[in-house]
Amino acid sequence: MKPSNLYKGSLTTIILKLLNENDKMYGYEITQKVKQITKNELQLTEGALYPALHKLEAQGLLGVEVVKIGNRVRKYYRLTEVGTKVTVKKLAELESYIRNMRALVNPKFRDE
Amino acid sequence: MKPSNLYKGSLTTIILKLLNENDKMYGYEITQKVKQITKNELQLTEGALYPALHKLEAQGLLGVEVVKIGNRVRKYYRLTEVGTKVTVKKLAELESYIRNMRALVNPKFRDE
DNA sequence: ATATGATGCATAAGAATATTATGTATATAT
DNA sequence: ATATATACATAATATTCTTATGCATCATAT
Repeated sequence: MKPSNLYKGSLTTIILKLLNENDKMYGYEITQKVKQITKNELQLTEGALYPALHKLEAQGLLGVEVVKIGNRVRKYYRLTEVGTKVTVKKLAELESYIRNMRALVNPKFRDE
Repeated sequence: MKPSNLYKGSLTTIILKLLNENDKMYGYEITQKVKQITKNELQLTEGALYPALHKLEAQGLLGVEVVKIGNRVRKYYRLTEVGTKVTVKKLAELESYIRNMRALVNPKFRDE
């Protein structure tokens, strides 16, 4: 089964939620975590991930900390206070979206 | 509550599913159906809907039938055979996507 | 020793898909 | 008369993703 594409807007929510759960993470770690959790069904491409991280940082939702591991560089990201608030909002929006999509594609989830 | 934005890729699935369920529908009808089912939480903009319908038609997934209602024109769309097959595939993809998103944002939906 | 794959970052070109704004026109209710 | 609902459409713009590419380190198998 080939990895399915992301739906627009969901990447930000994924990043925020994983950081909310794990305190701090670096980019590559996030890609691996997503692979693991979704059993390779959903794959984050680096071309999407890194620009997204940079944007969240520019928006003040993430803070960054550069760490040298041997001769290699890792950039750890963590939620700021604002980032934590936005995360809560984004998660609620996702829940709402999923609920609506369920209702649309499955009549038995429609009420009245 | 302001209507939330669509996630990229979901519009096509919504259109296909509603047509699968309703035999034939016209554009405006689809916008109203979505409003009703999602209680205004999700709103299809015409700028997204009409190009999407045209594209699905060009791809051979929808057939179109122009009907005059008084002096007004309606364009009824219905699934072709190919469209029906693609609908099944798209619905499965959406289910998979929702499952993955649930696992990502809610640890209790992760197995092992 | 060296090739391969995994780790780790990044950006650019292009595609896809949505938002917003605008336009046209008819019908209906106040 | 005027506003709202019905019904189509497209253009400009924004956003976000895919794909391709690039650089560099480290571990491991040949």
